[in-house]
Amino acid sequence: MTRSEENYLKTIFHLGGGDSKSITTNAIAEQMETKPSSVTDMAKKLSEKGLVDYVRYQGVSLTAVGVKTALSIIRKHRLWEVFLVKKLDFTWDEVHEVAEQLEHIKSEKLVDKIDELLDFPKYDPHGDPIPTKDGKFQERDEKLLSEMPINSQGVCVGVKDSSVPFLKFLDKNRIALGNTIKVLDKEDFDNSLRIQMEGKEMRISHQIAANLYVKKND
Amino acid sequence: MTRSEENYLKTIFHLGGGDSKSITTNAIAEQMETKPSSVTDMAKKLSEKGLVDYVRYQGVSLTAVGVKTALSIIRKHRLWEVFLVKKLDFTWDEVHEVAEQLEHIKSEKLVDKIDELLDFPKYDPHGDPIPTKDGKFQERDEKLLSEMPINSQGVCVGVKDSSVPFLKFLDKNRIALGNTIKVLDKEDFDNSLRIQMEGKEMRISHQIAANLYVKKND
DNA sequence: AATTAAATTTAGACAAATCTAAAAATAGAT
DNA sequence: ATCTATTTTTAGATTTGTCTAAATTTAATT
Repeated sequence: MTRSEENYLKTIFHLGGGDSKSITTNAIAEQMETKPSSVTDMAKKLSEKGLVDYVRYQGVSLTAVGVKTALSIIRKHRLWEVFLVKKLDFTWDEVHEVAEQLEHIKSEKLVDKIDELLDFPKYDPHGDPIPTKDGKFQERDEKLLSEMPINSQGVCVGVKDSSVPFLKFLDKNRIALGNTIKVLDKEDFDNSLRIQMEGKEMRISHQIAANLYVKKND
Repeated sequence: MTRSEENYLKTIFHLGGGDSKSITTNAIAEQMETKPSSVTDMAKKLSEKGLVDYVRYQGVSLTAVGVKTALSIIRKHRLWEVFLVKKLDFTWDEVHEVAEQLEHIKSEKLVDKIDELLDFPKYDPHGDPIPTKDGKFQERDEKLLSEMPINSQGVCVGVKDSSVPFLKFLDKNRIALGNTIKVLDKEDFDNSLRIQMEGKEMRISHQIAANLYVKKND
């Protein structure tokens, strides 16, 4: 399994190709910042290896083996992210790039030992769930802050957008995972929110609210 | 800097090409288990990049920049080895293969933080010195056990051969770095030694003694 | 149903890193 | 100093992953 193959599987999974849903070559190309023709080539290759189902002009979806492989890479990526933050004091906006490299290290023992060292974490620094060794996903009952009704409360558990600028913005505004959130009011005009976060009242734009996952109370 | 380029620099350094000594393409090819013609190609490439001095038919040696680059890779390799042993309970015969991968991860912060986490180790699990961040080497006053005179004493500080079989052999015979060693007698016939290790008397072959580094007392 | 726009694939090319086989240079022996 | 054996390089081919440009298929519209 080459690094490139692994990256394709990961991308296809992130685009939803794990649920036997067909992902177009265009969508994959855009996500990976490559050309559709390159995706076609790789689709054939992965298909030959039994990792994806590929029908010409119809896009690709992951086979069971493909899903398993993708999950193992995602597992590694997220475990390394936790390691970088918890053990090496990286900030959550610094970890992605390095984890992109570390996720390709081939050593089952290494991953398992890192998992153990971290005491088997369930979520990465951005709140994304870490698949278990046997490829199980811990789905979480979370919704976007922008979809929470007025007066509902919850805890901030993840980010949808984990780009560096967004993460830095959150840091600057003292918005962190684990914070309690209550929706006080919604502004019809621009969909901005008035919220209480850790007791402090603040106003946030729809853009922000639509990229924060909250676990609702009760 | 590609992974392949890094591996060539590392190999040339290990073959002594850091002291403006010319290393033959054949020697490099043999060490890397590749063909001399491939080495020639890479020699040209590295020469163009100013990392090696290359004269046709005369072999290659590292430039100052080449040495610095090689040392930074070796530094990473050895720090990762320490990490694997100290933090993840790998045995010293398991670390090389994984470190060969980890040494190519590109993140200065990552290396520095690993260094810090390990409290700035000076030697790797096989007793090889870890270059400092600015490329300095801590040479050690060590000699091979096979060259120690009768009745001399010392501490086992490193292995010359760090192959898996040799390391496993040492484990099985309770020979570890840090052990005290005294040479009791040498057998002229086969150059085998009678030694006292950690108070216990034992006999070892020349083959073994010629691959153990000892720091002599006084 | 025919036409057109968009998406997708094919064909052919390229760069990196490797190989084989043949040619060239070096070094050792007489 | 010449010859020969060895080492080293060159030339051309291969594989992987990518690209561009052209051709094909699909989907949308009328």
